[in-house]
Amino acid sequence: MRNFQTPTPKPTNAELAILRVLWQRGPSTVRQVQAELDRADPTGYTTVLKLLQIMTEKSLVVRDESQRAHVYSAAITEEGTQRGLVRDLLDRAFDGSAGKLVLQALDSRPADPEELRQIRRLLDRLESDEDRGEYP
Amino acid sequence: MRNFQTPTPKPTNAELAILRVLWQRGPSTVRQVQAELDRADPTGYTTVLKLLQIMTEKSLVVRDESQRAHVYSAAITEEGTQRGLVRDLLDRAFDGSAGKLVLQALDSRPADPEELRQIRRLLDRLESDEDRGEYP
DNA sequence: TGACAAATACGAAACTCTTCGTATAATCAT
DNA sequence: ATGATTATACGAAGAGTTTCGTATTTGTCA
Repeated sequence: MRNFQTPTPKPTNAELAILRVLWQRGPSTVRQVQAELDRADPTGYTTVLKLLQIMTEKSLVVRDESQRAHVYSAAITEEGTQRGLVRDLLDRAFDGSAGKLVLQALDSRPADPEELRQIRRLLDRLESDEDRGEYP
Repeated sequence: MRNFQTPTPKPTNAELAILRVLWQRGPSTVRQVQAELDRADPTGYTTVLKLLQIMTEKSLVVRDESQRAHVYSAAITEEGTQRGLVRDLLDRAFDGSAGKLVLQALDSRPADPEELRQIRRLLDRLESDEDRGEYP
């Protein structure tokens, strides 16, 4: 049976920083996450521990307690989280218009050439869909 | 002389909602802003007033006190704010990669055909710049 | 076993954000 | 002028986030 509870909430800032470590490193102990965060920005051990405990309650991560040092894994995907954050920003600041956001993003940061090609392919798809009526 | 103080901080959620009203309506009284916010989401008068006072201190808005009912205007542009928010999201969730964000955005929300063309033009520019070394 | 090391659990402080009640001041009509 | 109305000013409560100190538990090894 699947998990049809309230959808996982939007991660806070500190939670997102932790998720990024988990996405990058894979399942990790508190110590490992803390070491990683600490280099970018000094962060205490119990701070990370507490956050991971809260995130476990929120089902943002899952905890494997079979070892003494619990091992945490992200319970939500990077793509899904990114999608949620983008949608949120779209609604809060761009009137829901993806186009405006895209233009701002491309304008303000160099994008990888391969990604540019990928975007172009997506545009091709979107523009042809549009001709034949969005939902054929 | 120009304004070289600490850069205006990132607006909070409620502040952004107010800014959007000001961008849309132009200079407005507290009452006008409140009326607009209230329809989307019931909001008390003094709540809006307090926020506008705080935003004045932060220099997110400017206040014209020449009338009894003070008139507030956005002190930061919509585009600049959007740019800041996009950059922030880029750094917090996308490893700074604009490409990933763009793909997510286009994937998750329909974009206006005119905007799609605009994006394509921007891509053209970006891809040719790239050939000749980014900064000719 | 007993002491040391290293982990988790818990609670509360410090901050920020948001909301709102109440006090005070300005304006207007009678 | 006085009272009714409508505005601003101010402070503080309540919620959420982040940080950290301290207590407790678990495991190791001499």
